[in-house]
This record gives sequence, structure tokens and C-alpha cells, in this order.
Amino acid sequence: MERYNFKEIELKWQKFWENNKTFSTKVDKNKKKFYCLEMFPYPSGKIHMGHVRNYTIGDVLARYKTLQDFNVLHPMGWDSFGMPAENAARQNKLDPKTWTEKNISVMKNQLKKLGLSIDWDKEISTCSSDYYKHQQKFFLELYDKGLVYRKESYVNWDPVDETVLANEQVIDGKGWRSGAIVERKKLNQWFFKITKFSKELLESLDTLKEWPNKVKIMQKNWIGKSYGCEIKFKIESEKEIDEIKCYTTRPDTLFGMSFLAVSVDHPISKFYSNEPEFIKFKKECSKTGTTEESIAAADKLGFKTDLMAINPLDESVKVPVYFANFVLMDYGLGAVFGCPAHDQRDLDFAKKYKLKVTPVVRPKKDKDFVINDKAFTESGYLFNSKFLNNLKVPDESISKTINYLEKNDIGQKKTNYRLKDWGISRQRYWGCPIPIAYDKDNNPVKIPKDMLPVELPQIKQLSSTGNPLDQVKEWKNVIINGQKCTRETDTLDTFVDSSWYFLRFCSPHKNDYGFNSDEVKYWMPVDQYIGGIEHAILHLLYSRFFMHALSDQNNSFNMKEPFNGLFTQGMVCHETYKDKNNNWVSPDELVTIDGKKFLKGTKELIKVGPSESMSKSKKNTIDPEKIIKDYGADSVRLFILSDSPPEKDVQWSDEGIKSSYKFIQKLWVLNQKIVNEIKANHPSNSNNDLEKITNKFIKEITYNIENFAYNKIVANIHEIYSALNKAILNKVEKEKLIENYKKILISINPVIPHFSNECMEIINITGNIFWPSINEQILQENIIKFIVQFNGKTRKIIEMQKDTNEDYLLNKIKKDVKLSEYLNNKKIQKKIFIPNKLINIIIN
RNA sequence: GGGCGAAUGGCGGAACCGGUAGACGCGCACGACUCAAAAUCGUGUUUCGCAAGAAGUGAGAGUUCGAUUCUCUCUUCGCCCA
Repeated sequence: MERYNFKEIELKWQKFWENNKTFSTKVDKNKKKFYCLEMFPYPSGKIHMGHVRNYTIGDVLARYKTLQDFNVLHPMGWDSFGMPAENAARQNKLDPKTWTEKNISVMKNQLKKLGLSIDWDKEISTCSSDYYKHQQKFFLELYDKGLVYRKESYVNWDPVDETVLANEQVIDGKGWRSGAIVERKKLNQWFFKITKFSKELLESLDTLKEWPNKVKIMQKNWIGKSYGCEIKFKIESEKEIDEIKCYTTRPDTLFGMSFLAVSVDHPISKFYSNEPEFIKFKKECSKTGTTEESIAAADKLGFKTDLMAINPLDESVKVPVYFANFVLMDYGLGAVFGCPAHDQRDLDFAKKYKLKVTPVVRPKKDKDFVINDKAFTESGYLFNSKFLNNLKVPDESISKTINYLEKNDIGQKKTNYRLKDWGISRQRYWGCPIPIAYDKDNNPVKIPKDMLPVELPQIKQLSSTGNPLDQVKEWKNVIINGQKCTRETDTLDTFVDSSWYFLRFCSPHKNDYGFNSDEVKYWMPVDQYIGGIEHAILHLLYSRFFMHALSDQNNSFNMKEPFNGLFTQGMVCHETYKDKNNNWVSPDELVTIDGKKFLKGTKELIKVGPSESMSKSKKNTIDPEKIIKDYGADSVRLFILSDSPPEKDVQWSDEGIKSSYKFIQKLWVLNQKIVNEIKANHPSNSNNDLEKITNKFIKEITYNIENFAYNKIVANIHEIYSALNKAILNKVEKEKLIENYKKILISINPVIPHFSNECMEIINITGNIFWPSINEQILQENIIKFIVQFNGKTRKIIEMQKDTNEDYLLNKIKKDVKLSEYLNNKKIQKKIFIPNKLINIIIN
């Protein structure tokens, strides 16, 4: 018998799909739609196993929905702007466009070899001006709505490379490439006003019923709604400063205040801007990074002013005012009051500058309480707080304090959000140009519609320092309405590109606007979005914002949530290997002898480390292209689904992929056997088993696909294989065999489509194929397995007619040699009888 | 420090509404085929025990006729935020 030639057969079907445009879709209002979307890849060069897993999961769903007669939109594109292209271009001395396009063509080819049911006619690439020209229009649309603005903001600045660094490029406070100490630098930058939608983005999370709870909680925490109070502090000063407003969530600790801390960017800083000591301090502050984490980790530094703040609840108490490095201007009001006893950060600061520590919350009433090295942040009761004493902390104390503050015009209740506006300026070449220029007075001017798109100029050789666009003078200088202007040289954050690509897929070829309303109304929202958990916050939140922003003040577009269903898949892991010098070793440099790993050449014994997510740095990656070449796409698909539930990490193993390969060979042998059985044309046989096992299989596999239990689908396929092997021995009649086998081939089609299609062709199944329905009647059992328990312990399973009553069953038990022994000399105290399931007899 | 989640054989995992714990796969063992090996096929595989049987889902308690499943406390690990 011929072995299954996956190379020939997979290529044959991939060509068939391509030539017949099998997966090409268009709007069809007579059909239910299903929009299945996987997060599009960054074209880094080659696909990796994470992509294989992501796209296999999506493909199973897309093919399943197609078989269920949905009109399925399953597109693919490229998130093709971004820094890696710029870095690679510098390294290899070519332009990012060439590098990116080459990668796209390689990766597209690789994806096609996986046999994905993708409508390639809808392919998009964010670095193409066909895509980003629409983005520039959206930018101007949002600008007109007041959702885009410009302000000064801090960036991570690498003083050696003269470039801005992303947070992840700052390692231990140093630039990733130059190693220079990173500074905070203020630059004029563009922002999307995402905070306008803080409330809406938070509240509509509740409408996303098909999102993992975990992701919703992460977004909720990110938006970070808090209830608090703005408090006015009167200031004693010789300068023209009357009061400073602070935001706090803990106004109830006001009697414990021992200082007031403001950001170095606070408006009052202008009174100090000429003092050399303050300038020095401000510079020192700029050495702390911009992330919340780096600020939390940094040493708490303060600069004492000559100001004194008066405690509004007790005017006899005056506390010093400091500039402090841990207070940021863009959170709250850029000023906080310090209560060291009940905030660790404030306590650290107070200890350093020898400030008073007055506890005002104690765990129990009427007990003395002191603070040592640890701030007390738990619940308890107020004390040392005059008229607020004995209020219960936190609920009662906070609300009553706020009431008091409001009544006496000291403070005002306020809801605050942690979410900050989205900074979208990037001092990079390889991104979407911002469609803005500046006139001679440096006022922003919109690029007129007829001058769009603003295309990126081609740069053959990128400079190693600064922003490359800044150096292309002939591009930078532009005349708008007869005025000499200079273009904005920053480009847009690539998160902007991915914030609306799902809309573009609905109308990928529309030339005059980003999408067509009719098409978007038909396809959107995405029914199932699939991707990694690492995008749980930013990408998903930005996409949600973009929809809110487009819907804002818009009668023709009103759709706020882009993704109805979300699924986050786990990572692909692999064992790690190290040689005797503790250098990482790649799996394909190894041989396995008696379960131990050795280096191929020197036969050196290799240490096997824990399984970790595949990464180039740990050299534990497996190249999908090679695996597809050796074992075929169906084997890869089968294995990547088989070992773990899709939401969890999966371990890649050599044995695993081999076993999947072997299993497909076995299925092929089975197929040949079935073909022979069909030819044998057995006479009619009353045995009903095949129908029953087929229906049971379809019921289970349907349930498991619907519930994303893809690892169990693979188990189901193994089970049906064993069952079919046995059923053949029963010499099933031809028609019944074909009918059931067809159903089985259709239900394995989403997982191993090439194999399934080939087998269907061989047994001559033609015409439309649909997901089989389940015949519940056949699944009805007449013989039930009753569980017999004594004192809750299962002693025997006896088969009885369906609906056997309790007395009859009990009688049967008494007659049973084994079971009756349990009843000897015992009194039955209680019986629990659950029809068609079990009987539990309680004996003393 | 806060939030969320997880813990089941040698390993990955299954057990749907509280009702046979360990489906399916890997690995391992034995057998068949073979001069031999690989491949393939078959059988077995939670632990202890020859067996009957007993114990058993991170630890401890609780609810229940009955708990991997529900409640509480603890331990360890993972992720996110600080």
C-alpha cells in the first residue's frame, strides 16, 4: 500500500484553493456572517511557532463556521511599520521598505504552506500608502473633533544616539544600543485624547460578554478609576502663591499630613526656575525614567521650598512644601500631600528628610499604635484626628471627610482615572507620517486633502543618529496655501496602524476612504478575535478607543466595540539546552542517545533546562518551515492543537510532532481499508453501531470546537479512529458506511483539511458539504449503566434497562453475589436513588 | 505590596450540572514480525499488594449520602499592575 504522500497532496489542495478562490468572500446579506480574525503579524522575516498556533486555532474556527454555512471573513495582513525594519536597514545598509517587502513575501509563502483558509485578495499592509493614506485622513478627522492635540511631554532620550527610546529599549536605565544613561527629555508631541472616553471604555467592558474575564480586569485596572477629592491648601509665602490643589484618594488621613510634594513641572516651578539649586535638582529628576515602575524603584528625592502649606482642617498646623521626583505632573494635579504613617512612599520620604510621622489610623479602637518602618495601609479606625476620631476606615472615614471638606469649601469630590492620553509621536522614519506641517510661527497647519497622502520619502541609507526624516530637507519643506511650512517629522506610533485594520479588511480596496459603511455594517464587529495575551491592554484598548473616536459626533458611523469575542492563546514553549560553558544550544545541534542529549560533533553531554517560551536568545526555537517540510502541514496543525488547551502554554516536542505524523499515516491506512470495504459492497446488516459512534463523535467534536477545547478535538479524532477500525470488522453495508464516513471526514476537515479533502475525493464525495447534524435519537441508550454505591463508595456498575425503578434495582442488588454481601447483617439506613444514574445505599 | 489564575500518574492533559478520577497523547515495559535493528502491530502502564482489597486529585478543615468540582485557611507556582 502507498504511504500518504503529504508533499504532493498538500500542494495539490493548496493550489486547488488558490485557483478556485475557495476562500474569497463578499458581502451576502442573505447569509449569516462570521468575522474570524487573528492578530496580524509583524513581518520580521520568518513565521514562528507562535504564529503557527495562532493561525491554526483561527483556521479551525473559520473552516468550521464555513462548513456551518456562515459567510466567513477570514483575512490576513501585515503590521509592517516599526522599529525592527529600521534597525535591520541600518545594519544591512538597505532601506526598510525593501527589507519589509522581502519578509512579507517569504512569510506569505510560509503561511500558505500551512493551508490556511485565508482570503488573500483582502491582504493589506500598513506600510503601504494605500493603507496609511486613510489613516492620515482619520488623524485629521479626529483633529477636527478635538481628539488630537499637541503638548510637551517627556520621552526617554539616548544622548549618544540622539534618539528617543521606547520603554522596552531602556535596560537598567541605559540605552539598549549605546549603553548611555537614558535621560528624561521634554519634547512637543501629539496625543490622542483617549481620556475623554475613560468612563465609556470602562463601562462598556461589561457589554463584552465573550471576552476573558482576565483581560477585562486588566483593562479595568489600567483605566484605574478612583474616587477621591481635590483639596485646596493655603500657602504661606512671600511669592505670589496663594494655594496649591492636591488630588487624593485618602482625604481621611489629612490630620497625618507632614509635607506637601509637587512635581518639578508644577506651575509654581516658574518661581524657582532661576535658582541654580533647583535647576540641578530638576536635572537630577530627569535621570529617573518615565515609567511608573522606574519611579517607584528610584530613590525618593526632594527639594525643599520656602513655602509652608496650612492644614485646612487645623490651621495651626503648617507643613513644608517640597518638589519631589516621585510626583508626576500628568497624574492628578501634579501635587500630593504626604501622610507618612499610611503610605510607604511618603514614609520613605519623611524618614529621609526627618519629617514628622503622625499615625491617624489604628487597627483597633482604644489601643495605642506606633509606626516604625512600615506604613499602615489596612483598615481600622481614625484617631489623632479631632472631630473625625473613631470613624471606620476606609469607607466611612473617606465619605464623611469628603462631606466635611465639601461643606466647608475646602475640597471637592472627584473621580480620577489612571489612564493617560495616548502619546502617538515617534521620532522614527519607518512609520505613518503625521499629516501636519508648521508655519513660520510654528503653528500646526493641517495638510490639505488634495495634498494627501503624505508619503514617506525613500531613504537609501538611514543615518545612525537622530530622526532620519528631519534630514530630508526637500521633503521637509513644503508650501501650503502659498506659505512656506515645514512638515512634522515624527511618525505615528504603530499601535495606531493596528487600531483600525479590522475595519480596512471589510473594504480593503476602497480608494477614497478607509472603509465602506455598508460593508463595515455587514461584517463588523469581529465575531472572534484571536491573539496573544501580551496585547491584553494596549492594542485592545487602543482599538476600542479608535472605534469610540470614529463614532464620536458621527451620524453615519456608530459602532463602539470592535471585538465581540476575544480569545487569548498561550505561548509555544520548548526545552532549553546549555553546554558546559553555560551557552545556550539550539535543539538542532543535538542528538539524543538513551534519552540524553549530546552535541552532534563533539558528543559533549548537554544540560537540559526547563521548558520556556521559544525565543531566539535562548536558542530554543523550532523553524515551522522545516517542520512543515518534514512532516506536512496537517501534522503540524494536529500537533500544535493536541497537547494543551489553546489558552494555555503548549510544549513543542519532537516526539509529539512525530506521533501526529504517524497518526495521519494510520488514518490513511484506515481510509484505504474503508475504500476496500465500500468496494466489497456488504449486504444489509442490522448492526447500528457505526451510526451511533459517528453521532457520538460529531456531538463531542461540535461541543469541543464551540468551546475552544481544541486539544479534546484531537482526542476525539483518535477515539473515532479506534472505533472505526473496529466497526469495519462488522461489515457495514456500503451506503451506511459512506454516509457515516463522509460525516466523519467533514468533521475532521477543520483540523486536517488537506487529508480530509483528499479522502473525500477518493470516495467520490462531491457537491456542497455541510457540517453534519446530530441524530439525538440514535444516541438514546436503552441499557443504562447504574452505579451501585455503599456508603458513598462505588462497588459495582450494573447494566439495566432504562428507567428501571428503585425497588427493582434493589432486588437485583440483593440477588447479586458480590453486592449482597455488603447487605449481610446490615441495616439499610438510607437510600439515595437518582434515576438512570446511581443508587447509594447507606448501611451502619 | 495589590489583583487574577493555577496545582490531578514518569510527562502534557481529561473528567460538561457535585455522581465510575486518570479520556486522549507522550514516555516506559513486555510480546509479535526480523539474522538484527528501525518501522509497524498487539498487550500492559496511579500507588501499595501475589490476590481479595486499600489508599489516592498541593496541605488542612468544612458542607454533603457522595467533593478533582462548592466554602474557609495555608503552601507553592504563573501572569498582570506597582
